[in-house]
Amino acid sequence: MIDPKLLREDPDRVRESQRRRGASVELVDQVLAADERRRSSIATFEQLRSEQKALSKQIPRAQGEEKQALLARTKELAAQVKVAEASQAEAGREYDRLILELDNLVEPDVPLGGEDDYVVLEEVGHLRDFAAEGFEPRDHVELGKVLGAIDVERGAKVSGARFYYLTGVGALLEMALANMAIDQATAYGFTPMIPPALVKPQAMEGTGYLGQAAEDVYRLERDDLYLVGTSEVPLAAYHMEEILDGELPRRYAAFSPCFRREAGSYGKDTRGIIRVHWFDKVEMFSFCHPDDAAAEHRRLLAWEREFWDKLEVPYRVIDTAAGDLGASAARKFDIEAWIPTQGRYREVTSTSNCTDFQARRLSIRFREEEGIRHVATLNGTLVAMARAIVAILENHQEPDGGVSVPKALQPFLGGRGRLEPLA
RNA sequence: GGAGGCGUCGCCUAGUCCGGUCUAUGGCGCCCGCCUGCUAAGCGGGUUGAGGGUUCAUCCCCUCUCGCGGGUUCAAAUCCCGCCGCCUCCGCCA
Repeated sequence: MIDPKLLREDPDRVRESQRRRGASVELVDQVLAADERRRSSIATFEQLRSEQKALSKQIPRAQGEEKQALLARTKELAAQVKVAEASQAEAGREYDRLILELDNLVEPDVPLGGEDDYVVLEEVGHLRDFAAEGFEPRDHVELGKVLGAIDVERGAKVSGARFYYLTGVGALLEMALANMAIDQATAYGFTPMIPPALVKPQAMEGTGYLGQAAEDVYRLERDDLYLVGTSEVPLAAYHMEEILDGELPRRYAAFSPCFRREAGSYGKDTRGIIRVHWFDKVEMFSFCHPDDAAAEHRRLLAWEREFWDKLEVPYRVIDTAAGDLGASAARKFDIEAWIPTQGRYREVTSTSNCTDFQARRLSIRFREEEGIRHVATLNGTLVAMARAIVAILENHQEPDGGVSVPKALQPFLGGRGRLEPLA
């Protein structure tokens, strides 16, 4: 949720942000109108209520006719108060509903445009020339078979399309990546976490995933719970309705499963484990001072880059355009790893600065001298297992289908330097 | 899932039976001041959060806030109903 005071005082800034996102500009005026109605109904209610309370206090001391008169008057007032209260509550709900629809304010430097209008900030690493090396690269599905690492057929048999098993070295690879990621995060002072993957509506709503993104979320109707699409959700909600004491930032790194319906992605990435309904991830999350948020965002990106540097996979960093930001994000950087058999870069991490947008919805605050403020929340992927495994297998493959293990990962794989093809 | 107990302003706690003087008691902690070679002690004051009005801002005024949501009543921490959470016991269970 955006700052209601800012909306009131500088609505043009909000309009501009909505425009850059390609979101509704008209919504801004709807919210402002709802705010007017809300405030006037509050004034009406409070005035009546105040009068009622004042008279009501005189009743115990009053006697006889005077008391009867007071009772009659307060009874009448009580009825009016009830009506005023109801209309005040209704105006409040309408205002809340509308203001929650407004997306976060886009940072000024965010590129204009939609999905394809990102700006490439940097390309890192060298693309292998397989032709020069004299062999045709296999894709991760083939490599997964050769290594006994990925079983998509049985995934489909048991759970349906877009499910898979990680087997043998595939399973080991996931755990190694998870440990390497947690290891790095812990070294930088993150608190390791294993959060719940099922959350209440409030947590989902608070992180901004029940808006446009709702179609992509699994819901357990019987229990009114949601399967999280990212551990950003339980991590952000961890401090919901709290006033944080002590130092900021507070940084957490969570290992957790992620579930996505992938609604509307029919036909896209149907082969392999690039786009799946479930994968595991290690995610960084930071609750920080709002004035430090942009700098913290850069730090998260730097930690992501460090991790991917260690995997020795070529990648590029992109600055996502305004039209492609999630509702909560003011700015988003993605790391895209090179996938040789696709001849293009694919998203493997994403870091968003949500400023105080989620913190307002979740009511997460901190104290400073000037008073109480909402924190900023930021999230960033260290490693999403399925896609990381794809990137490692494809980029480090050898002519026989074996895969060399990047040095930094070796200690987490029992020291092995190479994944061997099955006989 | 069943039975019982509990939920008060950071923590502990009074108040709930019997509705109004509760603008919620007291202690601890914390903050400010006084006193004092320093510290401690002592003394005085302050200390939930949200919203609205007013204001350049502060001050101030008002409303809401005793787990959450309804209801009864002129009036609810207090009475009634529903829900949630925690604890104890039973059942089930990795």
